[in-house]
Amino acid sequence: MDIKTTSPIDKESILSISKLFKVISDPTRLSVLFLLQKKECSVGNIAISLDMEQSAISHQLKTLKDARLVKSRREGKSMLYSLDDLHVFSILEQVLTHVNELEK
Amino acid sequence: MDIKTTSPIDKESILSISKLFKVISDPTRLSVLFLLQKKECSVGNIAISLDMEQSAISHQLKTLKDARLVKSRREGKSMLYSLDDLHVFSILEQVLTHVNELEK
DNA sequence: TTTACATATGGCTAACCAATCATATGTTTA
DNA sequence: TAAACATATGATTGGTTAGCCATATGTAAA
Repeated sequence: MDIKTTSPIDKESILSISKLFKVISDPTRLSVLFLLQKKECSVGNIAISLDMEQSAISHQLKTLKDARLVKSRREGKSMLYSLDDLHVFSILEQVLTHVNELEK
Repeated sequence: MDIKTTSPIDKESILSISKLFKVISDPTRLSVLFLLQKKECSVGNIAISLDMEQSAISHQLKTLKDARLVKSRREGKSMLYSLDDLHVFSILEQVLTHVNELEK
């Protein structure tokens, strides 16, 4: 058994983790997640809250949805988005604690 | 108090979290971290284990070091790197679990 | 000190990506 | 149906970055 086969984790898992982190490593997407933690929200409201263009938010929501981090439902003319993965939030909170500790 | 000021988290924290996730969202850097979880390792050995160029590994180690995720010490001609932040690993393990659940 | 070994660094490039703009699609109201 | 509203989508672009190459720096042995 050489050094390569003792690799503690397979490449596939590495790529999966990598993709998830990439999704939540963008400030805009992170802001959206934290916003949705409070309450279900329409695209327009998110855009206003974050002071960004509607299309930019829509693009990022698609990324978040593809990663199964948010879900959406239609209500009249609006699309209401909400968190689809509460587990991610325990991770975010853990990281928030971590970051705060580093900055001491 | 309008909708903007009720933002659940400040921009600075968002950026800090974002930066940390960015660092651990690269497959090579993730691989290095998982490798170092097993044991302290020289730059050359990491390069061989991951089948990559020495300079590429060295660059990524610098990024990891700047983020205080790894530390280094010299031993003769070699530089030995090891984890400097065990907390990150509890996060990584949590995410690994999460990713495995998503793939079911 | 010369040589060989080990790592770090700077310049370069191809690939990736977030935001913008323009516009299409979908929904409700007049 | 037409008009207004809300969101999604496609093309484009500027900025970022991982890896490569060449080379500089640092360390130890001959």
